[in-house]
Amino acid sequence: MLGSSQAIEANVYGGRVSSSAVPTSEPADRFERGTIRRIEAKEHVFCDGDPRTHVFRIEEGVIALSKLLGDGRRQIIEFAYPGDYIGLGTLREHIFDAQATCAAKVRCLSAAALEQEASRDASLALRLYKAVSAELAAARSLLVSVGQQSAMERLSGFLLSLSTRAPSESDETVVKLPMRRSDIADLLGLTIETVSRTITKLRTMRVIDVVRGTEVHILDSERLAELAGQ
Amino acid sequence: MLGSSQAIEANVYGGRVSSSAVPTSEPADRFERGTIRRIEAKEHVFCDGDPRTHVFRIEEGVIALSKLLGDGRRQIIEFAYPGDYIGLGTLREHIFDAQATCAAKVRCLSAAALEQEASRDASLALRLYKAVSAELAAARSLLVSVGQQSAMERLSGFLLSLSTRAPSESDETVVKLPMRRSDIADLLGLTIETVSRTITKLRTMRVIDVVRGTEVHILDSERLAELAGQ
DNA sequence: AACGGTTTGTAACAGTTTGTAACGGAGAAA
DNA sequence: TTTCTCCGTTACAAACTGTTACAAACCGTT
Repeated sequence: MLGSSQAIEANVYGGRVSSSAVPTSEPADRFERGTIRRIEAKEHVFCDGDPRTHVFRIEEGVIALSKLLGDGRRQIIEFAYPGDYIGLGTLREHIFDAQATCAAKVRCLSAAALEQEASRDASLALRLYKAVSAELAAARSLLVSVGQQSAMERLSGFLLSLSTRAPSESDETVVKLPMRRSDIADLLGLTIETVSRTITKLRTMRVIDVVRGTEVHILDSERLAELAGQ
Repeated sequence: MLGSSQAIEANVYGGRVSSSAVPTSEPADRFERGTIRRIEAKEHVFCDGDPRTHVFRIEEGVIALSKLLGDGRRQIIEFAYPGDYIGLGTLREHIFDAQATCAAKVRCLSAAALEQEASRDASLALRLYKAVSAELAAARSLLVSVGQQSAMERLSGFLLSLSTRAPSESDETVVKLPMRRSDIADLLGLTIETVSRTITKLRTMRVIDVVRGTEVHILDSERLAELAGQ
């Protein structure tokens, strides 16, 4: 995203349409050359309260940004997909956990160097501005869903947003869920059981089909869009 | 906020701690000199879908940023208070409504001029970056509340956030609510009735007192903080 | 192949929140 | 003053979601 000057489309449910598919036209600057770090499923990239030393770009897998409440409740703020950046912002410390939902790879960039460079380079600063603006739009979209929509609307919208990310081939789109039910529940402000019930309902309505729990076949994307609230 | 280089404190429930109290140390640049526009209660500053021609700084009153769903449901994204900016971002068109909850004044700044200047001036671009980062933090905080907290927790937290904004004098903080119950409900993802019932409960618990519907006296801020989930 | 642990699915029940409606007060308009 | 409207409060029933419990499926390991 930072590497592209394309218009950035905000997207519901935490993600953004990744620009990783669009080869960056700019010369690879120093911020494209950080070291790669492998992250196992459920491993943390950083924790709430950690000093914000690095910004990370997702290279592979999915990272969940989340806030943990004292009594164990958890809200996932967004899922970061390949091409997305996490750890942007101006605070000294992270205020969220960043945890891989599945095996992942991230590129580590020095936050201090990034900001120092941005204070001299207006175009880099503007890229930061645009990146955070896109995150803001995504967070607000999710807020609208969680604040106003029913469980069915939220889940339908979430599946739709995943399907736009996946390579939509033939009439029947297949989405591989790269996270657990509990992650989806914590993103949408629901419980695992409600997520499970709603998926079952979508299946009995023949809107989707689920194979081995993680492979969602979208049989009627039009109906799914209606259920998501247009 | 843009006018200050101070650290920006993110705040739950849509607002930010305004920097308007801190006199800007920088020379008044062109973006501090837009024309002032008076807004009546319930009047729109801009609407969802309008071309994004201006950025506005709140001078007086409160502006509610909100998204209207097809069937009338509404989610308020944030309340903007004096010193805050609305209309930032990189999209061509607004994707939210901006409506005054009470009589207000805003300063109008050309979006095109702002962005053109930012593409040359790294420090301005960084200020935009920081401003949007603060909005992002606020949006995420609200998301956590709406996604995970009970009606009582959300309302207590909202009242607390208002009290930190108000001049906290003696032992008994007084908060003047600059918006209607429906605005609070739409911010917190509740109904008017639930807001009303919860306020009544807080009153019978002698945590707050309400005078003429709009004046909230916080009698036991410690208890209120507990109810808000610490 | 068998085994534990994790994850998911299903069901009954409880609880909070909502929807609907009625009532009352404050303020504006006549 | 009277009337009207808007807003806030309260009550009751209903709906959705959460809670709890348990069974089934899946996974990696032994």
